[in-house]
Amino acid sequence: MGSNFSVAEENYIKAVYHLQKPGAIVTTNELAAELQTKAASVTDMLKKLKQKKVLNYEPYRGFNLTTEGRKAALGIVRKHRLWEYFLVEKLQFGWDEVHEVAEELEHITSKKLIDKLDAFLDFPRFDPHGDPIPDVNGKMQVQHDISLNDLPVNTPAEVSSVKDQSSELLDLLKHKNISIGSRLQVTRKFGFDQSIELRIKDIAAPVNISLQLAQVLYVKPL
Amino acid sequence: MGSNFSVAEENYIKAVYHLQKPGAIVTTNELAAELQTKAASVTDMLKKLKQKKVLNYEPYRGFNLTTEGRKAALGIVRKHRLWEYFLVEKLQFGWDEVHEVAEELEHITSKKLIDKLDAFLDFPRFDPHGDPIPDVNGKMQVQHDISLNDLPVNTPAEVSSVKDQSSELLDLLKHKNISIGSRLQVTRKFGFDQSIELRIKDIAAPVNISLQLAQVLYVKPL
DNA sequence: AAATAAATTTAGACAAATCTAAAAAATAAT
DNA sequence: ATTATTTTTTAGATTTGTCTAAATTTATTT
Ligand SMILES: [Mn+2]
Ligand SMILES: [Mn+2]
Ligand SMILES: [Mn+2]
Ligand SMILES: [Mn+2]
Repeated sequence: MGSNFSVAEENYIKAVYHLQKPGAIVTTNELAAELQTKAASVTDMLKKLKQKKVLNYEPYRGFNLTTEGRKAALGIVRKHRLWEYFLVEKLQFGWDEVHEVAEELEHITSKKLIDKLDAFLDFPRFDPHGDPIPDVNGKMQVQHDISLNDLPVNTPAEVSSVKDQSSELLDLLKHKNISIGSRLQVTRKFGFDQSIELRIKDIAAPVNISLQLAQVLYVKPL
Repeated sequence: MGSNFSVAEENYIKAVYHLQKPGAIVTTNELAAELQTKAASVTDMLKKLKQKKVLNYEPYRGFNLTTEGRKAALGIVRKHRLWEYFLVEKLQFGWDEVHEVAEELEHITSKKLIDKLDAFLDFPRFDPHGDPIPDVNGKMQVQHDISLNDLPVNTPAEVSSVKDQSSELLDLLKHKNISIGSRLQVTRKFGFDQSIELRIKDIAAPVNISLQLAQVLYVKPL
């Protein structure tokens, strides 16, 4: 009954969770790429995880998580994101630095630890990148955010998440005075380079956003 | 140059550090007992750690840490005790619950994490059991505390550490209103069972301490 | 429908960390 | 000084997770 997975198994479970889209199936090569390992290694692990009833898997047919597997994945994601929140909010890390550390912290086994950490942090619902944090039952807020690219002109919206965690992106956003929670509105869209001009609430000067930037900036229309 | 040890190696290094007394040597069986493993496994690891220049080791002759090894050990002890402090002071764990969790957390590799945690905790110098926390350079306060058994009658002293981390001990200490930092003074010693009567500062009623309790309660004469 | 290419699995090997049982060395006892 | 006991090391296996190279299956072209 008690889930008892190794670090390697947990990393596989989480990776499948992140790759899998509703209805669809994950492939061996996709998973190998995600985990920076070889397809043969993935196949070995798939057999083990199938045995442990974490995966639905038929050779050559692809795979996805069972209900058990998704539960396990949500537990790992919960830990990962709570630790990221802790690192940024309490230890003053930048959000470009926390992923690697959380990649290790997410494997600490104590359930009591993570629930007490959750309480200490006052039950945050989103991590520093705007991704939702599963609660103690695995429930999390559904994100209906869209790429800034898809936000219509003159629609007030709030920056809700970033799909890239590089320090280069953080650097650019800082320079443009944009962070998660910023209110903004697209004022113009330029067909030539698909760049965007927008106005940020309480800031006079208009801001220019490249296609590349708009692609990774997600917003929630208000 | 950067130390790069596996979890197993780190556990061995720390165990040798804890077993080793100045000048003396540690034996294979002692280490096997400490780590709850077999002597054969210890020998295997000793050879590896000697190769990595962590240990001075000659077959059949015992071993102890090199300067490099002690430096590594202090780094692990620092992490272990800082995490214990965090768990008790920030997450409201009891000091009987933290050791196991810290046993995992001490292996998280980020140096930045531990230094930021140190700052967040305001650079504590002692962990919840009264053991000194090495600073960023491995320096720590020397403890000149003695067993309550060895405290002379009528000598004011302060409880400084406990040599046992069981919940049974914590339970007993709570019941007797004793915690780390308590001021006390031995009023009588009884030869029959080597029990001790003492008075705690600001508490009227005298308290009786068994031999077993006095052995694990350490105090610093004021 | 073959032939070719791509994806996946299998076979066999390896490193890390552990174990049991046997051999060897060091200590202690006669 | 032998003999017996204890401690330590070696030999050989095992588990976990990984890899390369070869075989197999599936998908895509011709
Ligand atoms: Mn991880
Ligand atoms: Mn995140
Ligand atoms: Mn440990
Ligand atoms: Mn401690």
